[in-house]
Amino acid sequence: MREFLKTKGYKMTPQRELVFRSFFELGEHVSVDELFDRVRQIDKAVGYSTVWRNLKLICEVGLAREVNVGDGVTRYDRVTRKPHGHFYCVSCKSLLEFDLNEIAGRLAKVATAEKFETESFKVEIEGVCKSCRDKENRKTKRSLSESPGVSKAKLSKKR
Amino acid sequence: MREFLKTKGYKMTPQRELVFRSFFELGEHVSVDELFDRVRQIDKAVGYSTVWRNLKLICEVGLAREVNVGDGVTRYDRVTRKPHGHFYCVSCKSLLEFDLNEIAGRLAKVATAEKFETESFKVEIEGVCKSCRDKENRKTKRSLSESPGVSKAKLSKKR
DNA sequence: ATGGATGCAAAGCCTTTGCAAGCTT
DNA sequence: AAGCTTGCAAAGGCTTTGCATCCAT
Repeated sequence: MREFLKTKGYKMTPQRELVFRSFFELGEHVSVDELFDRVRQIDKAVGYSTVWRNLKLICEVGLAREVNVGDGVTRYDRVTRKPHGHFYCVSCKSLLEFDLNEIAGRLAKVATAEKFETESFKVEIEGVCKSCRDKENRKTKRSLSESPGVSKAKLSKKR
Repeated sequence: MREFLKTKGYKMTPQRELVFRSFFELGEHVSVDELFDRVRQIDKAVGYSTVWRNLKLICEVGLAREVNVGDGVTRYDRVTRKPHGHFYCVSCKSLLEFDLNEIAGRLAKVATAEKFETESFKVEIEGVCKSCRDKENRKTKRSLSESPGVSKAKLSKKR
């Protein structure tokens, strides 16, 4: 890794190593904040911008890419894994993955047809996951009009 | 339209009508700012938040949905048109559409398999469109190192 | 030594909201 | 009259950047 970065003109530092390591440990759809928290658990002296800049760096060297689900924060996803799409549950805000190998082929075909040079693609499905649906059903059965608007939970976004 | 909104408890106002009308005239992937500009061309007294809130309202009543390409602003897309994906050209920042009817079917299958209740889905391909690729090729041929970093245009985001 | 890296604080930007005043119904 | 809407300004929330200092090479 150190060597890899050196070839690109970057230096290795303890903070950078920690950020990289933490990112690859977490690995899936992390936000800057989440990564920051993780890093801080190990070294309380690391600054937010250091985490941010290194996360960007990870993207720049092609090891991660940004993904945008509808929750207002940019998330970062490893690229080393095989293509996958995301289920985003609007109720519990969880992110599930699904395989994209079939669909990827079709997308490639479409892109080719349009003379478009693909760098990356994203496939996202928004909806309600099974467990949330079950939960809602149970709740509805219990009381049909208990309190208004309980269906939309809100994602906590504290830093 | 007025009747439709009334059934949902909303009133019609001149501003609202203007925002709705403008949105449906523009129609494709508009941002709040763009819609705001358009509205302002007709009535300089309309406030930004009015446009914003009415755009949200359009989404709420199911006439539009948010789309996120990688340019940092939320865009809004009519839902009345048939399912389509987006090509996002990272060079010229343009957004092209492509048909999704084949892929939509497959996505539905995947969702069903995962017991996931789909509300909507997004398919986005990022890359370089034909005309930008041609442009870059020509430029490269003309001068291999004229000035650094001319390839990435920047989307104007002034309000 | 040197140029990249770090931390802190401060900007930037877009998105939301509080509130008083104005309009639909 | 009652309540939704509007406009303005201000607050939020996440993302970026300026800068002096520090550190890897």
